[in-house]
Amino acid sequence: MSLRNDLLKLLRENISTDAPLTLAEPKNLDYGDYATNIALRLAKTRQKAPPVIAQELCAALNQKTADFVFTEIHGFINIKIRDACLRRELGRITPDYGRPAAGESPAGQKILLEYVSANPTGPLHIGHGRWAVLGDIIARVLSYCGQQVTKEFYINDAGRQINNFIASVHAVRHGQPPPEDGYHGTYITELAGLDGDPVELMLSRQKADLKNIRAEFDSWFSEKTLHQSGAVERALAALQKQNAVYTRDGALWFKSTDYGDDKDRVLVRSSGEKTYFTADIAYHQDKLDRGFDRLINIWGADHHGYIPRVQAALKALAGQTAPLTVILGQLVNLYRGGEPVKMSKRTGELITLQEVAAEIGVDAVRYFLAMRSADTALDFDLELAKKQSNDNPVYYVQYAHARICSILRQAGAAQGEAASRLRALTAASPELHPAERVLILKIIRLPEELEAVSQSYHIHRLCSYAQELAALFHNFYHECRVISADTATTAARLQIIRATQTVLKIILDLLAVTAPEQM
RNA sequence: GCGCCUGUAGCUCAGGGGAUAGAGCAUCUGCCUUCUAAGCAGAGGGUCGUAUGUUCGAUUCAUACCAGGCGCGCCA
Repeated sequence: MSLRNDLLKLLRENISTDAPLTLAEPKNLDYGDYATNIALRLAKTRQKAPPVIAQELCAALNQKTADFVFTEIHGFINIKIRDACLRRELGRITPDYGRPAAGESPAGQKILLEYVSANPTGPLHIGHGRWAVLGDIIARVLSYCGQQVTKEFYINDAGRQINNFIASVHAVRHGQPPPEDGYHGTYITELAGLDGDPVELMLSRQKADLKNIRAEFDSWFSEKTLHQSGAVERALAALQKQNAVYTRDGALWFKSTDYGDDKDRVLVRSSGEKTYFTADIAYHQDKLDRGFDRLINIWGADHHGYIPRVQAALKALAGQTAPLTVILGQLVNLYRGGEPVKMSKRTGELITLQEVAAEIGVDAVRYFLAMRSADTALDFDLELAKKQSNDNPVYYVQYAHARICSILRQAGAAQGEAASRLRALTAASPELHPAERVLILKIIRLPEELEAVSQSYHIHRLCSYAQELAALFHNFYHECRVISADTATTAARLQIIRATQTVLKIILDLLAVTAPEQM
């Protein structure tokens, strides 16, 4: 439960309205810590001027609580949180801050989150890295917020491209060039030099690369097994049972237009081969059979046209309430010194995720990929990333954490500190310094921030939040000396920086970026 | 042609029905005998793509248009 929610509850209980009650964060701190425009919205129905309504509401609300001060300005109700209330909230900040308390929320949903799912025909590149980081962080946030998340990688180890890939490696192993339309990268030569199934070799390399950037999966699901187990046949039969297929031009079609798609789709080619789509239907059926409440797929924007047909298949198989959400991410364009780098497995000219991570560091790669909205195409310039790694915001955030650790080290033995804190809490708390105030206000917004991220999947907000928090801390650091002869102030400020440290650590852990104790 | 994403400071991008639109980089100016200067403070820099509409109020929502990216296979 966040302070914001407490406030909303108070407003709802004391203002009768059908209009949505919203809380904004005022741009100007003189106005207050929160603001609501409800009086402006009520003006019409209540036939009164907004300032009059607002003043009446403020008077009533101020009677109800000692935690907030309500004042009317220009028809808005501005809300200031009292220092005592802020200090009390600070006392609640633990390494679990923002997690739903036991019994506070209904049992977590079982969620299957599928992402990356690259073809095992080549090394992962920076684009895969974006999905890996996006999915990994979403999983961490959802888990933190009480959901049961399974992270799954779908291995596309069936189909033409696999045969082509194996043929390419085999050709090199026999001293011949790969087929014209085969795979040509230097990694093909490397694989040819190793013993064993090229697909297995490639897959284990992908697993290692993902592990290296701290994006590990719970489950690796093989497409091939869907064919072997008969699951694909069963999916076809299920669609047939729904009367959702027909034959035309020697092929078997799914009537996906009956379920919202813009054209029908081939399930079995006239050659008798099943399409990728058919296996994918079986795959999604399997996900449902495993008892997940919600399915989330992360796909590159180049696959967006594929969404309606998968949704159509799920509707046909599972009814109208297909529980699938697809998160689309725009693509990553790789540059080196302003020149675009083609990422083609066929030509073999490619820069791998592993190489990028080695060049600029895992923390920086993760942060770089996480900090931009997934809705925006990302231009990733290797030269720039290397040059900027010293200016990378990730270090700014980490530096704040390290600085706090340093102060805490110097604050001395834990016992002495605990004793002085006790004294501080029993003494009358001094009025908060403006720099302390804005820092605490930012700290206590963690729960609402996490809630927003878990609902929108906009993980870049975590980075914005972390940077804002770090900035407010750095400002506080210059404005307010923590360790001084004044034991009460020292103890109160140690509590503030501990809370800052805790929240920074929570965010960095969710981003899976290290939180160094010194830099 | 149809669909999805994007258009905000010189550059890279946040934000978002409300009050004076923000950050980083770059440029300029101050701040280390005191808890880490990978830091802080300040200055300059904006028709929020264009036009209509909804609204007390639009940069935010809706529609159309313009520009860029991606997609529209019996490929995966």
